[in-house]
Amino acid sequence: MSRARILVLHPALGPLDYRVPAGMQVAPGSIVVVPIGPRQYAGVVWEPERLPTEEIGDNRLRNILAVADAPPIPASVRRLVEWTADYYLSPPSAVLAMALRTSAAFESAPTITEYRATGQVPDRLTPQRAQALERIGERQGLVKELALVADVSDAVIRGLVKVGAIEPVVVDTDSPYPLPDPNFAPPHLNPEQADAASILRQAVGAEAFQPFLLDGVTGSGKTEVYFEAVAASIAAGKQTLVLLPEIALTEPFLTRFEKRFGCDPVAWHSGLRTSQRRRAWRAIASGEALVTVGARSALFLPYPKLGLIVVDEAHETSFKQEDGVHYHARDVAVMRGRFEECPVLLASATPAIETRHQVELGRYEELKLPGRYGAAEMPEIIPVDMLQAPPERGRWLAPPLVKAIDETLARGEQSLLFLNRRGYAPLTLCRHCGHRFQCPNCTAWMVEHRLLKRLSCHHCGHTIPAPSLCPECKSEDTLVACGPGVERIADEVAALWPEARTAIVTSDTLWSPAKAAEFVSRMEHGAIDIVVGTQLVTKGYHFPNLTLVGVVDADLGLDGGDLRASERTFQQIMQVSGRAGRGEKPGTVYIQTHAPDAPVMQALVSGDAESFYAAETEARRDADAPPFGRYAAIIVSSEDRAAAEETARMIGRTAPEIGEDMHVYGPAPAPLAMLRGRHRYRLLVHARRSFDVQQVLRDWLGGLSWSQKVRVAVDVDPYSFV
DNA sequence: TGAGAAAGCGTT
DNA sequence: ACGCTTTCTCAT
Repeated sequence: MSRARILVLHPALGPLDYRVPAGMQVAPGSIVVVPIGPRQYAGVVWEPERLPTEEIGDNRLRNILAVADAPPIPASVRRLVEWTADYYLSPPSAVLAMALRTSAAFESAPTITEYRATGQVPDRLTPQRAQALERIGERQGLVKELALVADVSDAVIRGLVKVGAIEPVVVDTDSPYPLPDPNFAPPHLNPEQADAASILRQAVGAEAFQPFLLDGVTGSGKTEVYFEAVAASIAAGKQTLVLLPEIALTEPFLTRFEKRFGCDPVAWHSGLRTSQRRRAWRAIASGEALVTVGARSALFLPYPKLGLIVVDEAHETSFKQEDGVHYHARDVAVMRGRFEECPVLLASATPAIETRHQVELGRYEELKLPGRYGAAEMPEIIPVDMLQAPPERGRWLAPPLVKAIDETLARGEQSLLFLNRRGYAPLTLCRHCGHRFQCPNCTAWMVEHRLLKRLSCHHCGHTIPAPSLCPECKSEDTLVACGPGVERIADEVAALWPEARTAIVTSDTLWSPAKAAEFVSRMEHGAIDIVVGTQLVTKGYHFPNLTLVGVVDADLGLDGGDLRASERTFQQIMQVSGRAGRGEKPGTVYIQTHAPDAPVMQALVSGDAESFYAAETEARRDADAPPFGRYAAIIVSSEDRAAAEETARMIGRTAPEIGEDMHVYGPAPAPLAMLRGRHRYRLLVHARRSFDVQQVLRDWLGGLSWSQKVRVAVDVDPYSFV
């Protein structure tokens, strides 16, 4: 009797064994449907030795119900699922769910039945039948369509089907994706670009694992270079995956891709509709989709012949998933390349310290593009000391920046003001009684959105209409907005330059690809003079007439004591600076700061990225921080505050005594002490690089139990410390 | 003693 | 996760 181990897509269960009924063919990777209690679940047949489970007698096995009409999950993906589950301490089923995140995986292909002539002449050839067969000829279509073409009734066609003169044909309703043409519009590369492209083409041809860092300033033409690797992969008939940090970047990417390869790639992101998702999944799993561009969730899809992985803007921290499986898409992409035996390319103008370290160790090969492409030069960066030259009372733009915008407007060029804060003001308080509007579900202020006339919590989405009186002391006209958001900066711009055409660019205003495309078009046609935006405008866009960038509050990312605060501030300001002066005209960047002497600001102004990175790296080494040491966070949460605290204390009490290799700190209330109605406590584990912290965590937490209203999540290599 | 809530259990 | 069963608690 034949049994199979199945990794079932069930959030609480491990692998389970089932009976393979007589006549059913399954092998590791097969996608199957199995019963659990009264319900049915999808699952994947796995190698039993790789997923140990409690042995169950033959008599207790239930039958596999069906094998899905879809290609099996390749061995490389199965190894990736195992590695990810192991490294990030997650249930393998939760990782597998990311590979099968569509009903297409276990439904048969969506089909319709069309009809065509067989060439057989019926015994009884009536005039209608003769007319029908003659007019239909080679045509194929639904009964109704054929009847229309032949100018006969449906019954005549159905009669012809019955006698075998016309036969049914099952047709896939998903139209195939167009094939990108590697020779559609090859670019003109400068010598440095050509060198890098040739190395990458060779690596694609070698069909072996090799990680690269493609490193060059903003505007140096990294995309053109990696497109040459993509072209080589297409020409070899292999699949390519391009990962982007957020959906907002997809639109400009699609435009550039279309210009180079003559058609759109397959897009994969959370915004896809069910039918689009199913079509994309089937094209990817069958190998038909040669190039896929997507957000991090595209990483686990079952490409059967992956030849190249590109991670664009590889330094972006949004590649770290913050809920569910806490994986870092950049790191998992490298592991996938290892299992697929293909090159992995990380592209960034401001690589993460972790990535630079891998280059120093010789594990990643660095390809450097030295300057900007064509005539464009790097912008000049000018610090504005907010203590020396403060803005007028109640304003946020300091005189030097105001003057620079004046001049830019006078020249007919465009300006960009960057502030990484949505809405009008981050805090509203009552000047009479001091009441502050706080989210009932989170330890966070309600952010005023004046355009929408409401206050919203940016953590849980809780929204209330804009209040007119204080809920505490009932006084009217005593509510004041504290601090700036982009809407407030836009107000100030409107007051200073009433004739200027402005646009606010945030996830609130650019929530769809169509909106993004419209913004790009208005910028390119010069219909906007001043853009006020959040980090959404820091990347990917290329506006030749944009020559001035103002960073409204360069210190914003520095508070909070995050270990990557300086690095992130540097990257973000370098990226937004990269929007300035991308064409013939030179760009200028003003950064408003209260700490012009801070190492980050000095590095930005001098343009000396190397010594900044060197100093940051040394500081990390001293603190045994990543990449020299590692962290893992344990987050304990519950709607019941006491239960969360008690469980966190219990976990803290049972922490293993390891010595020098590993320390446990906490528990302490998390900085975001309440989130979405759940109270949160944190423990932080700090370990030496070489220490197997996952094994210790597995043994430690695996031996404990807690009430089921308490959730314990482990975040390996955390990026968020709230 | 029973209703209703809370906690526990099993899924192959 | 989810449904089902057992245990607990409190008030009659």
